[in-house]
Amino acid sequence: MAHEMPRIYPDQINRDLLYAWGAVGNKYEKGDVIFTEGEAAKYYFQVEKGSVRMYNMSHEGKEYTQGMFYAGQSFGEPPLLLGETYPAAAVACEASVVIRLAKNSFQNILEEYPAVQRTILDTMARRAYQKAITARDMMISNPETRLQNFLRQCRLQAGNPPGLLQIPFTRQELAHFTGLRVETVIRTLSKMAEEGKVVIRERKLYC
Amino acid sequence: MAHEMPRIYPDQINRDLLYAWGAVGNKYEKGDVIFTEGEAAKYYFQVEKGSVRMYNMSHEGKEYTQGMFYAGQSFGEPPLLLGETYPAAAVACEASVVIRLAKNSFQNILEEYPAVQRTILDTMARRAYQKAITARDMMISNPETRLQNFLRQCRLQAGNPPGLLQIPFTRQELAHFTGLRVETVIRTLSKMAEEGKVVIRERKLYC
DNA sequence: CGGTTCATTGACCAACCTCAAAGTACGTGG
DNA sequence: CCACGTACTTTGAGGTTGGTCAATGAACCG
Repeated sequence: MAHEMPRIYPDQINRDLLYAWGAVGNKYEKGDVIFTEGEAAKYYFQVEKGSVRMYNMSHEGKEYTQGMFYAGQSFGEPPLLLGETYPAAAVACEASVVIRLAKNSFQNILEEYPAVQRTILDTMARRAYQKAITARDMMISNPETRLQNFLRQCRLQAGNPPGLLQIPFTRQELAHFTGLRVETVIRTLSKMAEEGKVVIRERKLYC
Repeated sequence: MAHEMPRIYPDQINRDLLYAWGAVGNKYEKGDVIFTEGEAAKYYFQVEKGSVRMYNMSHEGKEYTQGMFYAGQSFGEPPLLLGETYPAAAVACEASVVIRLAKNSFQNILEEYPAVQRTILDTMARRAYQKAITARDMMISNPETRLQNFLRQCRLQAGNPPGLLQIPFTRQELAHFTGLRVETVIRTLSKMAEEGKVVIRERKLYC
């Protein structure tokens, strides 16, 4: 599925700089695996085109989406910086192009360009900040609040436009983001629609 | 309560450097508030002595501990770097001393000392990484697995010593860390003790 | 038209939470 | 040393929420 999310951020690291340091762009089809949970981190990744999903899956088949990444955004840096393994898997959500740079070159760029290091620092801070908020919502909130918070994040990601925004996710995808079941998402959204908190028209969700 | 956690990390930023840039050390008694949820971030904080807890509380009184910070560790940087408000409150867990540095000075240090910026970068990466793991555990796991994962984190924090490690938290505190209720923690730990997964002697927990 | 994916609904159930009560440890002050 | 207060732990009974399972309906697409 192609998630229509606007490209509101510039490239995390300038693509020409990446290529100059030996990065290569790889094509992925929908569903292709970029890396798996538990694998050692060896590359810096940056989405050039398309979208990427990071997620966990439990033994019993439960699934949790850690995050979505769109054109210009990088992903998987924390374990790369720390020399750890990936805490989640990454797959392409649609036909995508992802730039890949070897760990050594990435470290060299960070040393060479303090401004880039500062960009990555802010990105990591943003990542930690978002996750703290998500954790708070997940731990102390009911399904309605969890959905509402996720939808708010969606609006922010989309640049908080005036008027109704169509949410580009299926009920199942919303379930994976919020850690709920499809049926719970559906029932909660129906209730919220009745109460005017969201709008459902022809099965499409707006907020 | 004084949490006996070994000081295994050196100061995040050298304290003399902090003082040279105008930082001051503040004393807090047990329970004193350092900052509250929703407040604008204005300072860099680093624990000099004692321990600090960051946590969220819901309207219905549910509580979630985002993290504990001990001597040498900094906290609350993400919103400071991003110009956001605090996503959680911070309180002293015991009589503590916390070094405080104004935001401007902190930014100046980062620009002036790339090595310090790199340290903070690694810390932010570590923070994001830990939170990704925590989120995974919370979303897709049952109480036993959640507790087990938390206890594993405790062991890692303590330097993964050989033999049994006494866990320096009450049942209620474990509940706050894992998002469970006291009673659920107690019942789950009892079951785990029966199965030899943890040891309970005189109400104290070891693993 | 047939197949696939997504959305929806209802009945049922179990895990975890809630509430209430009581037991245990520990420190303090008389 | 004892009495008391406080904080922590434990147990049981019962309730609710959200998950599970099964079936059906709607949209989409080649």
